[in-house]
Amino acid sequence: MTNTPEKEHLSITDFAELSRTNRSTLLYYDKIGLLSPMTRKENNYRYYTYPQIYTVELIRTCQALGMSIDEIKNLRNEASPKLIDELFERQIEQIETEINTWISARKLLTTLKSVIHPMLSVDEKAFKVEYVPAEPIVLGGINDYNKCRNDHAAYAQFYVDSKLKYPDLDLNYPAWAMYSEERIKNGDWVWPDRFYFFNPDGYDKRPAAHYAIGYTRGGYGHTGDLYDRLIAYINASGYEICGPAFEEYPLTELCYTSDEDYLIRLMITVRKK
Amino acid sequence: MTNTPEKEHLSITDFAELSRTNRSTLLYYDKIGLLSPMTRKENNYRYYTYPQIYTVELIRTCQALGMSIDEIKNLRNEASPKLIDELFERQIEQIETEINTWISARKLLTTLKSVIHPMLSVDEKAFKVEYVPAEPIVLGGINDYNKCRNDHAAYAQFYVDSKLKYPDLDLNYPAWAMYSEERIKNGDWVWPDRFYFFNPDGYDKRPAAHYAIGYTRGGYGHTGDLYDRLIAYINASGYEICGPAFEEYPLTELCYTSDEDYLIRLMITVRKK
DNA sequence: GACCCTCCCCTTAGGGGAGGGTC
DNA sequence: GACCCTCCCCTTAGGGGAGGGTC
Repeated sequence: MTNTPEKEHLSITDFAELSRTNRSTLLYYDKIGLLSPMTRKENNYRYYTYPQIYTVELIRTCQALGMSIDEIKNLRNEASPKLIDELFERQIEQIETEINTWISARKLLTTLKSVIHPMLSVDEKAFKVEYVPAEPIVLGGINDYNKCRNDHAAYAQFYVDSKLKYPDLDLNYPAWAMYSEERIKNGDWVWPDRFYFFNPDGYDKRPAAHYAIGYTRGGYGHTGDLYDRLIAYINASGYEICGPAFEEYPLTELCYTSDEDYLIRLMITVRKK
Repeated sequence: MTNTPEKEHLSITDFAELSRTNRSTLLYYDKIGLLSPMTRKENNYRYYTYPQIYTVELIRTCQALGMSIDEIKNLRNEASPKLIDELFERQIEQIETEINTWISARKLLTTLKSVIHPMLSVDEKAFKVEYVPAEPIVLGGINDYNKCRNDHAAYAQFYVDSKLKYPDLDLNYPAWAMYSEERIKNGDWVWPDRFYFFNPDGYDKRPAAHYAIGYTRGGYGHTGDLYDRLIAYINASGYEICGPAFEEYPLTELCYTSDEDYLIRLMITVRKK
């Protein structure tokens, strides 16, 4: 052989196939100066050499490590074992962040599923008393309606406060409303005492207790006569109220196009009279 | 109050603050029809209502689940508990894929670190014989230089074959070269017999054995007289060759800007004579 | 003076043409 | 006929102005 094999030139299509790359990608790499063909003939065609596949592999590996094209370009211009060692320290942090982000997403999804799924077959008409085990929640402070002009503003405040108190907590969990025992007994359920996130990482609890549970449909805050009816049911069944009430929207906003037919679940803490 | 509080209108800046969103984001959501202000006054100003914060929260939650803006828009137009249930099935798959991708990235990074780091303090001049435990690798078939015109082409073929054989394997690990015992003894180390990936998920092994180990610097395939010198060292030390040789580039392409000063490690299987 | 509006340009990493020359 | 070239337009999810009207 007169030509050493390493010097043989490959057209862009051949090189793309050899390096399992798209032609467009090679054109792009040439344009930004990340990987240019070894030579251009008089016809202006691009010709690559065999060893240039290792550069393609290198780019691919860097991308697999989560680096941007710009970072890879910089690396190509100025690389050394020590720089790589440092770069790896930064890269591992970025990767850990990504992993944690997606693990949070999975947890959120699992939680939402566990809340929504049972509602597909629930009997919305029936009232009942049931023992419900404790569930972790993130409980907000008592809403201050002197500062917040309405319950929506109090809700927004609850988000801000929670973020301050638990900066690392994912706040994408469903936020629901709590009414104190006194408020329920006084028939004053216009605006809730507190909000809470139904969040598996919460340090607070929706307590384990017997709850009288009823459902209705309505917009947010429009529970109609559900409170009256459920309280009547409690009394008629030989129970009495002995703790707070939880007003929940288990189908979350995800399940509706209209705002007016939310499924509302009311849970009032009770005991046998 | 004559106005019910829910109907109060909020300017775009106020609403952005309440919903902890960027103004630009709200402009964008309005433009694409994902979330438009409840009213526009004569001055053409955007006015939002309090309950619209729940839509912002909803969008944020969907994004946290990895959904695109387009998917969220579609969801808003046509949502139901059953559709959500199905959507969640697809979404969990996407999330699992993301998690696996980043866990692979972490594994790759950890492996590269473990290969590169010891090289920062190695004595490149010294030859030695050392027991090296087995390491998992992905071993390619015997290179066919009738089909592949040179070692680079064989290397590309090795990638394709490995992908076919192990479709799920990450091929971004360093690929190195193996020479059979016969080839080494015949002094024929121009082109390697096989390639292999240094991959912790490989089912093959670089065997546990005593290896004579030496280093040099050079471009790929330009090992100079390293083979001759290391074999001389083996003989002089009372050892003999009893297995394959492994030619490795432990600093990987990542650590260089030039192709000409790669660190090459040669490991030849030996035993006491 | 602070706030609002509507353009308009910019970012990542390429992918997919159209129109015209080359093997 | 198959391959190559250089434009040029397109995609995500907004961010950041400029220039001109409004509270």
